[in-house]
Amino acid sequence: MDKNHTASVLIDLSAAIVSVRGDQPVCLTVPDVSEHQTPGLPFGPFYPDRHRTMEIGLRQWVIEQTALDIGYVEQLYTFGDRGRRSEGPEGGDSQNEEEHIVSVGYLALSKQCPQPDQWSEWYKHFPWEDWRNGRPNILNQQIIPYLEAWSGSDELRRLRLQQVFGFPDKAWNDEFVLDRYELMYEAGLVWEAYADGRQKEKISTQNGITMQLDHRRILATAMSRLRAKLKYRPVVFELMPSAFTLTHVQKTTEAILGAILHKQNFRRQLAKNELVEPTGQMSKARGRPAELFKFKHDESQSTNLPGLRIPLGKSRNF
Amino acid sequence: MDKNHTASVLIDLSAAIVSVRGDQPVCLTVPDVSEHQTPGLPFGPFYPDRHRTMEIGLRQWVIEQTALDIGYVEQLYTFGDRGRRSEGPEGGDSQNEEEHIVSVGYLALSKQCPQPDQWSEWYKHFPWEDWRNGRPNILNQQIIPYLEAWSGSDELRRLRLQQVFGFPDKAWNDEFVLDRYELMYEAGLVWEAYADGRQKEKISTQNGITMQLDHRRILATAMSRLRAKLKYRPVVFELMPSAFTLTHVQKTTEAILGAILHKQNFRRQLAKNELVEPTGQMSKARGRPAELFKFKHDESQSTNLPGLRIPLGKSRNF
DNA sequence: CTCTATTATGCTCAAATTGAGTATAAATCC
DNA sequence: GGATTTATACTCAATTTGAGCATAATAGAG
Repeated sequence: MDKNHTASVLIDLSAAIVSVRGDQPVCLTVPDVSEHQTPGLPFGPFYPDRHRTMEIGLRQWVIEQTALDIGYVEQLYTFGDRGRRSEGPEGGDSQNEEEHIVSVGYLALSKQCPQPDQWSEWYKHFPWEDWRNGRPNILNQQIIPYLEAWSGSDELRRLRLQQVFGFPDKAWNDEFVLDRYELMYEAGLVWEAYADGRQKEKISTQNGITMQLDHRRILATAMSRLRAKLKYRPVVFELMPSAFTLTHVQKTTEAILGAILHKQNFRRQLAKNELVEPTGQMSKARGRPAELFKFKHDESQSTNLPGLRIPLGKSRNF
Repeated sequence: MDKNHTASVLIDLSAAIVSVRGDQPVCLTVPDVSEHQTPGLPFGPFYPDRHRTMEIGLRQWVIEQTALDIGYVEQLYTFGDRGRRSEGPEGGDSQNEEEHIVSVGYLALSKQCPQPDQWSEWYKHFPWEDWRNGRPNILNQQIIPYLEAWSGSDELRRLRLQQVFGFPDKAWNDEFVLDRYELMYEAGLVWEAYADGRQKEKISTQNGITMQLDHRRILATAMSRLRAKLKYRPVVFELMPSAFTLTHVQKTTEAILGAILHKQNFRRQLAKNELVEPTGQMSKARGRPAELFKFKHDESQSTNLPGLRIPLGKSRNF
């Protein structure tokens, strides 16, 4: 329409590169150069005349910078500038008008995670998302009371609170990581809201370790997507070594979901979907040795295989 | 890294604006200005200093250009330049290096579709995707024989053919619209492959009406996403008027899925999930009058409501 | 060498969900 | 008034799920 508006932008590709170390899901971060100690996600520019697609561009700088073998890559979302954070109602309009940046977020999965100090644990950034040891204390002690006060008698806010946090009488849904983060942002419960000027006072509690710019939001998007995908596509195996025990698969799944699963039912699904086959070898550890399995459909694109239905059980609210 | 590469791009926002007219899903198209008669999806540039987010930018030019009320909007995928088509292995490298364009694809749903000539029926572009009258002839008569010849003795190709088209002995999966399109593109079975120079000879049959650039690919992405979403989120109601019969909901769902559903089971799901409530009024048409219902959760964001499990039945392969 | 802790694996069983019907009701069209 | 059309109620077997008990195979302690 009108040509007197800038339409030219720079594109950068941000990646939530996820792996599982022990029983903790981790995410590759780069150290902060500025004053604060906040980590950030790795990112790099996209040169359209150098790389045919953005995914190729992404793989390129990930290899160059991290020497990591990322197998699975999936585009998450494209965020259009202005504050580079949540897309809430009011945005900080105090940008300098020089160059606009659009950032394309990616989720990548890696089987290994060398250099432990560069990988940051998910649940340090999102402590309320790990339910493996029961309902996290931070919810009842901090988040819920604050959010309830925030919603007051606003019908819409209460509805969202119920939907997204399951409060007071609905079940917790592990996939709503992004929705919960956004609600907390909106309510001024996370540090980023203060940094963006949406919140007057600095909140007293941390509510998880902050990240640079909107990176925590991208990580939340990645978590949501991965948790959802796990339930209908066999992506767990992108995080497993070539041979593994069934318990190992379960522990990895549980780590990502932040929830404990029923062992026998989990294995029943694995068996029914014929996703793994025995290698013949056995693992040696404490207790009875377990059979070692391998993923049946390596090499070729397993992108649209049926995946394992995860037995989440019934009682998911306390 | 190196600064001697262009990193500046233009962004355009393309939209697959979907509605249902009668029993046909339709998509808003703009007429072709060039020699061919190929329609295209509406698109517009994104001005980062004018619109805070891309979604706002999108809504803006949609309102300006079409005077349509689009309720539901969802980002689909961001395509990075170079040919502006499928992201297959070889891309046409004969681009002029002036200005690069990144296009962000959106899916939008509209309850009405005025000006019938501007709306193009899905299944004219994808005739193999409509199974409501049984398995489409075009599959057995054209597509499958060609694809089988194409795959030859290539194990990987045969595997994909089975995965994506269910040939020879697996079930058809209605969600793999994009995968099927991409496979056909790769095999040179759609006109776009010829236009991109991936295919030497012009194929004899049309295999669905072509669209400009990579627009048919974007539409395929939209169809895949919508078909998938329908099964776990109550998005159908974004396509329904304020009052409707249960059969109307079912017909709309069937139109999008391209499949017939079991009536009683469909209604059972609707009832169980408590998504609709009676208005008290009755519809008048041929046959016994049906009760008119309305969606329970209008106004507020129904984005993450459970949605209706769709009873797709067992025998989905012929 | 036996007991115990630990992990793996096999099997059961009731409850819930799903797929696929049949039967009946209420309107219009001719 | 009967055929046609559409709506709605109800049934029932098969399958899937949630939740559990029982047993097997190892390492380490005493």
